[in-house]
Amino acid sequence: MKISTKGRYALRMLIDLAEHQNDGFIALKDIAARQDISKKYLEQIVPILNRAELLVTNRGFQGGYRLSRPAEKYTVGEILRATEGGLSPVGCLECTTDVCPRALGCETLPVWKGLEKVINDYLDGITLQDILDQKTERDASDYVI
Amino acid sequence: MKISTKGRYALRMLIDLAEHQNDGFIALKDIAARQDISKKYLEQIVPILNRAELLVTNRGFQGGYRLSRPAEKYTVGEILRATEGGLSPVGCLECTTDVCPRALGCETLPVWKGLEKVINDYLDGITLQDILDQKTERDASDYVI
DNA sequence: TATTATACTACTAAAACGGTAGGATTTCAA
DNA sequence: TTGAAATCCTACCGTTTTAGTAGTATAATA
Repeated sequence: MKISTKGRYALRMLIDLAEHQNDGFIALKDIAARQDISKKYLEQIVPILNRAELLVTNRGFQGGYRLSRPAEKYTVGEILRATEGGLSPVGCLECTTDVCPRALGCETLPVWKGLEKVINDYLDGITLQDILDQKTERDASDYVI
Repeated sequence: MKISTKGRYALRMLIDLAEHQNDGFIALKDIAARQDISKKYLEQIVPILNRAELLVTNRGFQGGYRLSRPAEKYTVGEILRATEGGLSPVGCLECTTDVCPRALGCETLPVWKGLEKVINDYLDGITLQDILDQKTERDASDYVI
């Protein structure tokens, strides 16, 4: 029941980009240095974010990345769903071709459905801008509802 | 971000025991047959539940297991925390000896703290008895808050 | 055309997952 | 007292996922 480094690093990368929204294209090596993440590994995460149209790329000299929209238009939920490949707590909830044969009478399914909902609702309620704002106001007592 | 079979099977085993609360000790082979789970694998899950004092064991002839308390005294949260080894969405939140050096200025930590809270709050709000009750009333629209 | 950057693909060590296998131990009934 | 029924314990094992590293190709520009 863990968020992998892929999702965590992606979130940190996008926060980093949000903090440098007005600095043009940001090179991956700068993000990697600031966030202390392997640049090579970030290179693998970028295509996922690109496919989800979460960032804009500029190749070649003085290239790099920037956000494709303002920071308040990104939710943590969509970032994590893209990088983690969904946020369902159990496989049964993903729309795959093979449905669980026990699903019909399954007593635990409603538990997982509800859990999926609270997770998504919570993460969709936080934007990149919220995270930036919280950084400034130091006495903000987290995101605990 | 998945609950493993260990947690899911443990929950199903305890639900099964809850459904047979008044039938004395229930042999593992019966649970395994009803739930269609490998008995050998369940044998590995049982010690975890025993350490957490979630069930009572009777060894030898006509032995088996039963719940150690009434079904309404079990929350899904405590069952999953025991079997999954905690429900933190990131390692940083677990009280280990080595604390993340980035923790102090970490912008994502409050997100994970909040996520951990909504997950635990939700799962601690559901008891085994709730699950039994929901089985009876067929029109109950899940546990969605 | 040299330099700086991203893009793509392959590889890999280590850990976690999801079990299986086999024997030891306990209990009780016949 | 012995044998059957049950849990207990520990080792093993194939597969998948995780968390990267490495190397080369491609693009842009000064």
